[in-house]
Amino acid sequence: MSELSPRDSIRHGFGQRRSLSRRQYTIGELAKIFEVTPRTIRFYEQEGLLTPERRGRTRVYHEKDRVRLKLTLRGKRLGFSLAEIREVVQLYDQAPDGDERQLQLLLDILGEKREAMQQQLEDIRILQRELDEVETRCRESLALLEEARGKR
Amino acid sequence: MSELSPRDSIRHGFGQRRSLSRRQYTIGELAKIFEVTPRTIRFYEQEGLLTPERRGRTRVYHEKDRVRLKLTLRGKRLGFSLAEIREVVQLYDQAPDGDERQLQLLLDILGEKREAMQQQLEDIRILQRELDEVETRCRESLALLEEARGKR
DNA sequence: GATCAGCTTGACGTTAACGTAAAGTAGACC
DNA sequence: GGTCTACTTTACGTTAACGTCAAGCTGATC
Repeated sequence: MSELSPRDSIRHGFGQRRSLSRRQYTIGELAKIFEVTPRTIRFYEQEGLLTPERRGRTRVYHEKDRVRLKLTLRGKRLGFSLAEIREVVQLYDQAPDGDERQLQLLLDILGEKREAMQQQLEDIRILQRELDEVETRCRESLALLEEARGKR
Repeated sequence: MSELSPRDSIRHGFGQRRSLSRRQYTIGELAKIFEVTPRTIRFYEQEGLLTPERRGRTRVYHEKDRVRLKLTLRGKRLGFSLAEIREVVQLYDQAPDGDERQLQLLLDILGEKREAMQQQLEDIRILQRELDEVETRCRESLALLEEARGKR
């Protein structure tokens, strides 16, 4: 249940019409699914990244929230700050009704993110080559040690 | 001079044998090249990522240091912590003379980093698709606005 | 020799992203 | 009705990665 793969469970009960959008979660469930603490999830809400429903005082999360959390954590893995992620996430579903200036601004931000990710791809390629080098040298050293032991 | 491309200047003076490894930098020069502050560079030294020569009290940086700084900043762009970067960087040139246990540990760490980067590649692909979606919707909205204005 | 730019150490400040502890509530079960 | 579990808010603590003075040294230049 670590949510590494993008398998959104679409399993239905027997004859039940359990629409995806009706599935709901407690904060603890969501925390377990994504292997974060409830504190983290509350913090993301405080930062405007999640807006769960309230039933009394307790939070109720829906698919929309789960998807957002997933997107947020993905962004984090890529080194984006919560502020940057919020920029995109907020626009993500507020987009269609913005005025022209808003939309243009969104396109600009998207462009920036795109550039950043392009840079990351480049960085990853370079780093992978460098890791390869280190690994090669490392294996050579090991081989030498093996050989020396053989002669002993 | 923003060091985005990997062009290591190999330009020679007229008849001068100016070996690459003899080129040296002050902290300010290095800071300008990579667009960071001297404070940052001193901090990286304090964290064991750089070990510049000392001439009196002042630091003198060589190619080796420049390469390390470059590697460090690349790591940062990929969201690695300085501690993680140090792990790799230190091993990077200390590797050949380690004992077997050390070398094995290095291989393990390399494996981890490799996995992390694989995950990042996946994340980037997904995020790029999502950005594409947002951009499409955004452009559609703009088109609608254009059209509406045409009819007015 | 004064001034200035660029270096130095030292120390405290700041921000992001949570951790953690305290104290209270609300429903499930025995 | 008591206990347990999982939730809640409030608030202070912590860590990483620097920023920001302050105060002093050092070599070049006017």
